[in-house]
Amino acid sequence: MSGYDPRTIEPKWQARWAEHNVFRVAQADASKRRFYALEMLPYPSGRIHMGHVRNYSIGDAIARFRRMQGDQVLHVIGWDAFGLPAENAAIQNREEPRAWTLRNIDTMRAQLQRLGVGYDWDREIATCLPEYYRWNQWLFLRMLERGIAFRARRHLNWCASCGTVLANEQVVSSRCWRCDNPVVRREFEQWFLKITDYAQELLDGIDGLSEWPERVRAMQRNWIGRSEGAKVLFSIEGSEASIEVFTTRIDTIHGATYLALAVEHPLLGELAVGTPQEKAVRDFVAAQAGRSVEERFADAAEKLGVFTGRFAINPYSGEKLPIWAANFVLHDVGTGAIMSVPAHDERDFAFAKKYGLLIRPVIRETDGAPLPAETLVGAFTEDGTLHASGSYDGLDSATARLRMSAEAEARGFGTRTITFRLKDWGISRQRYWGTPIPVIHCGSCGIVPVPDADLPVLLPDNAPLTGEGGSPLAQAPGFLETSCPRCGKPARRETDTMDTFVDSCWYYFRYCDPANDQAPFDWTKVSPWFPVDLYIGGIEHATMHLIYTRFWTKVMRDLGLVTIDEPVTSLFTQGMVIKDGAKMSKSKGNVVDPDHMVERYGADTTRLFSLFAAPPERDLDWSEAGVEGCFRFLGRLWRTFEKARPSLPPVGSPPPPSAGLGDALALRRKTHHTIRRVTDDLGPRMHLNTPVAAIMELLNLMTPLASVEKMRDGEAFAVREAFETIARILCPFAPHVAEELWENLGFPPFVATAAWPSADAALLVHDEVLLVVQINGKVRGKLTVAAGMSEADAMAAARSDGKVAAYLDGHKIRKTVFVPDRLLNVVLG
RNA sequence: GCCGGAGUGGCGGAAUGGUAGACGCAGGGGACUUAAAAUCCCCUUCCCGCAAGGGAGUGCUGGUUCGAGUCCAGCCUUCGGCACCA
Repeated sequence: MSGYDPRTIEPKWQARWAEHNVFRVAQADASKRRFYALEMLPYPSGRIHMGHVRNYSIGDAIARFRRMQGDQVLHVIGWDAFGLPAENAAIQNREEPRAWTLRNIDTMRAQLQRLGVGYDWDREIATCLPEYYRWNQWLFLRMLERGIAFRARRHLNWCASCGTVLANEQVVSSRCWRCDNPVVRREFEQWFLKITDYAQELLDGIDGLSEWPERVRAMQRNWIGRSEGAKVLFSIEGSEASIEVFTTRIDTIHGATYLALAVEHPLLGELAVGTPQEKAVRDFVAAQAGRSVEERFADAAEKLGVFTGRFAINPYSGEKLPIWAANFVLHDVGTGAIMSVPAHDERDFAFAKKYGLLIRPVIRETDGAPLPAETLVGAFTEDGTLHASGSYDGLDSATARLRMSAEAEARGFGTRTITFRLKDWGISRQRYWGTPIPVIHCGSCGIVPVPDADLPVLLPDNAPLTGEGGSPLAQAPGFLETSCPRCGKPARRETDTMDTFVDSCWYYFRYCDPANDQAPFDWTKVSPWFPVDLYIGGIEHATMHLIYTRFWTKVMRDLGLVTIDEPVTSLFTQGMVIKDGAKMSKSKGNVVDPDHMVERYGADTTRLFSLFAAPPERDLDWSEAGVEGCFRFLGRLWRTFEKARPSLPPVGSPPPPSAGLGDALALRRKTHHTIRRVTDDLGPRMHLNTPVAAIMELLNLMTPLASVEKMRDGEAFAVREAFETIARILCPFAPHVAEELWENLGFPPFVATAAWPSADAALLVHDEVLLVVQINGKVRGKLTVAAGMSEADAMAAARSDGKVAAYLDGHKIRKTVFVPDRLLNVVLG
């Protein structure tokens, strides 16, 4: 053949890899080091995009590298196949979600195969198939038995456009993560998973995730949002009820001048009854309720409130405090009620000023004097020293917090408490295309779990999908009505389905035992692969999937299904693919279709560019000119090989003596240095752009030698060695051309399973080195000297260099610093 | 406001305390060609200089060091997360 022709090469090797099951892993091999390379599984939306190409190119490069290093590598893909787009497409096109999804999977699988990603296709899974989702149901039932799954009435986020509730993690800036429409808060009875039971462990575990990016760790810490403080009960004058507040600043409690309740606070309705304020309170609550979260956030710039007509008693001082309802108090933060200390909290201060409420300072700067309230222009929010606080006067804030919460506990009106921003995970979705929640509602028995033997609860295929009228499963003939497994009376099935983030919580455990029909997986088969060595995906999952899956792992541990605490050792978050200054997206019209790139330049070029153009963690600017550059490189490689080929010695020829001389030796050294660089970069450094540059350098150096008509035998040997090396070290980046080169060099297939080369230490040392001579830290000379030269000889060499000598002339040498084979720094007095 | 990341040529980026700008793109020049494409070779941080050479230079200001893009302190800009969080 002649000329670089990816259209011929690529399908040929893809077929051979498949035919010989090159990437199949039958079972874990205890004699080998194992490596689990995992990429976040894609949603089968229709076609793959450049973000996928980048994700899988990174993963495949590392997987191929580790495989060639002799590791047993597990590299698998599957499909996150449940979700709303399938249902919406069905409503629009009258095509069943299942058919739509499976068709998309077929399309995208073929696209991945055209990219030559080395997956074990025998382990592929799709989460929408009953053989997978039945285990979602089984796991849910185990959680139900343990109280981790529970049903409760709570305020939740409702997306009217998607027609379903959303978990907190799925609300981004008060909008739906999927459709970007504003969400509203509404009360629902729903299924939850008790992720808050694991809040502290999830937080503590972050410290151990040393191979996760700092920003992901920071995002998870923020998300979990631990805050330490106390709950304090305030009794209500003339009532048996009391109001519980949460505060991190119990040291300021003598400065509390009113209480404020969220408009959703359950006591609010009854408090005002019979007072002159009753109507005002009712109007205020009505005006605030039912607004979108975004609107409430916007209005809250202006603080609004209304007095309830009732008073609470400060348990420390016995003081009467007016109880208000206020828009800035959030129902789902703390207890939904606060003690307001205007002198020491900016929000309380603003509210007090607006409504003429009392402001009483009780903390002063430790070195300062108490300030009169009238002179304050804002709150003093730092810690300090207490005054006007009865027996606590003179204590510093931190000590006061300890002693005052001890008093609260002793007297029974408060407890030290830790609260978390993290809320329980609401998993009910009022949609069709998800896992049916396996419970039955019985008029006599209440909530009854579906017996394991009856799993899976199959998703009916005849549900009417109109996007209207609530849960489609309630309208599916034959689904809703059933009988109670406990008492046998007529009963109704749960019609909500599970959040699709449930599916992705444990799919990568299933990859290790994909056909198991007795259990989600058998840990004895799975454990050799865990924890996952390297998990690659986008940053957008930092506080969604990556928190959920950590939680799920801990739950499975507590269920006795696994013996690990954390599922992923090393996390890698790739950057976005950018075009013309914006993330590629259909709506912006700046999408580059991977298939077009593969048709035009080939999979190798497309992959090579996506790795070469930017470090993998940074955003990548897609540039057609840059793609051309990578294509030219592969073309140049092939042309150079074709030209050199007739002169190359056969496979396995020993180096002739002349291979140790002149250009041949120089090329051999470059080859071995390149091996070392590429090996280091693909290792823990995870630098994927620089090894490509190193291979380009090697080719650039060898091109003139390889282009000589009649090569001498030493050079021919060195050139052959360079090509053999390139075939191997290029394999992680451009696997098809690497295979073709390998075969044409006379080796049996496959370079994909060939051994990674090792650098010959003897060829990493030079007999001449470039010694940089500095005067006072500035470079003044560059001398080529014999390797291993002593400091004295180096100094002599430097003196005999005319330029350096001129700088030294007439100056006293105060000091010299010598780094052998690198640098001589002469410090003048 | 709190937490975290990032600032290097015209551009993407390289440099694991020791020659700043590897590699690629873009640009300029040349070879080959009747011509073009493709390919190959050379130049390409900025300023002064015909050149030899010199000076400046990695967001800013300091510090540590013989030596700092790299380490430390304080800022600035920018991106991301959290946020009336009690």
